[in-house]
Amino acid sequence: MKETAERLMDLAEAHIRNAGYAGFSFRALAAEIGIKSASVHHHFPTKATMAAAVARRYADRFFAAVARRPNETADDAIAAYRSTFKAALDRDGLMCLFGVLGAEAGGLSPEIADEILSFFRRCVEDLSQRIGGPDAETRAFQVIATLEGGMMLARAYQDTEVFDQAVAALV
Amino acid sequence: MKETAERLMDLAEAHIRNAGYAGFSFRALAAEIGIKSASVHHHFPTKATMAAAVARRYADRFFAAVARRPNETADDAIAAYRSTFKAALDRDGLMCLFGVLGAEAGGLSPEIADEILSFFRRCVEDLSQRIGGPDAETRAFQVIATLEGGMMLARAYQDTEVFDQAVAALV
DNA sequence: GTTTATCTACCTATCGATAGGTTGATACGG
DNA sequence: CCGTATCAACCTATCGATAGGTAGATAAAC
Repeated sequence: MKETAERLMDLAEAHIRNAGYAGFSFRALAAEIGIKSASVHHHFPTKATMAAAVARRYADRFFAAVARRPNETADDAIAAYRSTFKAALDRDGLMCLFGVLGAEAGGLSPEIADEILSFFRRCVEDLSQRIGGPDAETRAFQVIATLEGGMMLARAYQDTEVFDQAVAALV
Repeated sequence: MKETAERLMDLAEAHIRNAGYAGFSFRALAAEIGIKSASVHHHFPTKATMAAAVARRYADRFFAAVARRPNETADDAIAAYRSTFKAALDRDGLMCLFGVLGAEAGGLSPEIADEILSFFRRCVEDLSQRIGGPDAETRAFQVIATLEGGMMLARAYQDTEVFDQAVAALV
């Protein structure tokens, strides 16, 4: 059996990616794995701390997945990001964690806002470095924006095909 | 003085665009205009009803603004959407209402989810009709996705310049 | 015997929502 | 002109539910 903290993070991630930061509560997570809400505080002192931890784990997994894909050319790099986003949408049927949190960033604690910013900075830095050339950063922003927006549209339509249409022109 | 219902909607819209659906409460809105939370129910029976009303008003204003811009060519049409998004970001410094709601759509009532879907459908329909050609719809999805994603990125960075970079390639 | 994980049992704050009453303006009937 | 009925707008007071969080006890593991 997976460790409790890990299972709590799994559930919290799913809830956030489905309904945002307000979409989960300690009580709900606890009930889903059969413990009491007070016990969740043993693993994560506050809700914001927990969300930040979930964000870090998500980012680590995301960049590991990107790194596992071919990245010889600039097109490879863009394709790597695109297929990583697509895999997240297909596998879980959920939004990108940072797409959700970024949209409601104005209401989140600085602790979480920092994680959001650092994720996107890392995306743009990595991607523009792999794209290269004078307009690399601009192109990187465009790619990330299209992927995040495409994912949001696919969720609104509840149709993953919409994502494919939105990002078709990227590579 | 503006009517109370109008002022409530103004405030609700600002809160949603800043922090999502959970980012406003009847109490907070009421306090901001100096009435009691119970009185808000006189104007909007439920929170979901109010959010749906705010969404409809936002959509109406949005499409009116788009329609006011030049739309001779396909490029005009894309530029019209881009500048309408850009104006919303510059004027208010806030997200697109539907970008926020779409991201957390999984946790919203069907009443609101319907408004979200109908907004994006209307965007894509209008835009692809004005673009024309065989790949018009695919292109429309791409444009909307990039605009929404670009707006989200600009908010995460707290830098409107990021929006311009993300959408630079659109026209 | 200390640490780890969980419990019971709370607390305070806030949420959306409801019931029932007050006020003041408007409209109507005699 | 006066009385009456109606209505919108807001009030006070309260509801039950839920939120995040805390304190202290318990039981097992190392």
